[in-house]
Amino acid sequence: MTSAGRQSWRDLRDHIRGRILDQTFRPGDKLPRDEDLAQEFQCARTTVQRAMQALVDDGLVERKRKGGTTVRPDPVTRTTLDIPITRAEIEARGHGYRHHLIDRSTPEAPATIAARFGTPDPGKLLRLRALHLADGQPYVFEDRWVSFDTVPEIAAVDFSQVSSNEWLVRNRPYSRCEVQIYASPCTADEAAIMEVEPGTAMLVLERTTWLDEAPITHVRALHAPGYRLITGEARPGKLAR
Amino acid sequence: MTSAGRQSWRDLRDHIRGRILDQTFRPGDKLPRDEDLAQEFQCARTTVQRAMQALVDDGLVERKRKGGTTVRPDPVTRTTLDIPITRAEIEARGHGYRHHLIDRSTPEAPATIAARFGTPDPGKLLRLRALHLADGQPYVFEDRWVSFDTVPEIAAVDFSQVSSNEWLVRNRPYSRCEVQIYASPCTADEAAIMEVEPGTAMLVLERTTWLDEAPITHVRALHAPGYRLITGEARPGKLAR
DNA sequence: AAGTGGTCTAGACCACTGA
DNA sequence: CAGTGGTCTAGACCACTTG
Repeated sequence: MTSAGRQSWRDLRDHIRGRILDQTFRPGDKLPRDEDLAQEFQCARTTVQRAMQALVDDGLVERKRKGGTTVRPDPVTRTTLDIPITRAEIEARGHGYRHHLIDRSTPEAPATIAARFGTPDPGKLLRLRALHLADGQPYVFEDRWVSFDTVPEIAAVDFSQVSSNEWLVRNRPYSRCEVQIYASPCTADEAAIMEVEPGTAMLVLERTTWLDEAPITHVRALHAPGYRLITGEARPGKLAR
Repeated sequence: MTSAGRQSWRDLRDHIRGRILDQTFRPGDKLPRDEDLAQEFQCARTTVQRAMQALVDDGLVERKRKGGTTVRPDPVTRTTLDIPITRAEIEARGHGYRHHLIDRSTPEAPATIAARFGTPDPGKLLRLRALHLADGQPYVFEDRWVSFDTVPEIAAVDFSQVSSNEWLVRNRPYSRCEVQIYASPCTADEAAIMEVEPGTAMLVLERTTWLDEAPITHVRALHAPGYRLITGEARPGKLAR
């Protein structure tokens, strides 16, 4: 049971993870106190902390003061999803990027949009509809609403030059983001824009972002058939684990 | 520019994040060395490390030894996606759960599955097709392949009692997981099982898991129309941030 | 070769939270 | 109120990476 002479929080993390994988520790079980683990592994408690923090991030264990560390009783498959700027994504695939502003208006905010922002009155909104193309083929159609109150500068931006997607991500980072992903049949309007048959199965990503409770933008992005979201691989910018 | 008397790595993280948000630090910019920040903030370098680690996890900055800390030049929208066990998900919505094993076989592994596992020969595989129902309505149809080599016990499990989904997640956690998400029109076969019209837009989640290079399972899960994947909100089991 | 982040230690005190 | 995790410190050494 005991182990000797290890080093690095990674080793400890892997050891504990191994004990969870091989069922030595089962869901709901309580793990030893940090201090006992530190003694067992001949390391400082800080190192145990570091290992535990990684396990918490992975969703494998839960920790509570006084309550100790327990294996999560409800296993989940946890992955990280990175959604790049559409232009960068297309160029990374080696395709030529182009985008096209379809229209720009300031209509009344529909109730659905207000609901997404979580406020009864989201204030005055700018609506932008745009198409991103990869090698001239429709790639993503986005229907976006931007808050004038939170992002007043938006009025002066020329979106025939920069896409609203890119401008916002680069200039107005968010503090909170909610994403919804679903499949939806293409409407006639959308089909005409995306150059597909009406009713075609499309992957839709809806993103809503806030800066400290203040709504920034809500966007519904329709992806061309064949598009796949991929998660879980190498995570650049993340600590090697 | 300087700030005094702060405390906690969270404050430092928020401060830096604020400087990135308000464009004091722009994408590609280099941040001060840890030691300088530590001095500026009157804290130990360890505390700076902790704050930086959080920013790396959030995808806001990159760090390299000798290269220093830089603001990521390619902003991404990073979210965490938790995929629960289907039974738990249905019950959490207040619906009654039932599942139904459609068939169980041991066919030759198609090339597509081998490719997903990343090995020319994934060994002998068990194929399971099952339907999960919420209040008697088709909810998820899963088409699963399980490696006999990696999971020999699978042969003895009675999947009319426990779903393969739940059995695997509970008994055979993985060390690596890759997820692909896309929209797909329902085939005639699938339509009959899911009780929808052929061609209906369905959200598909494909998951492949390994235990240290050894393939465990690959599953293609078709979700009923209306299903939405939601990310980004409260993350139980994750450090409060 | 030198600079910068990565990790570790030993000890201290704080902040929850369960008994 | 007592036990356990959370955070912080000051200092040390290591490991990468760039000039």
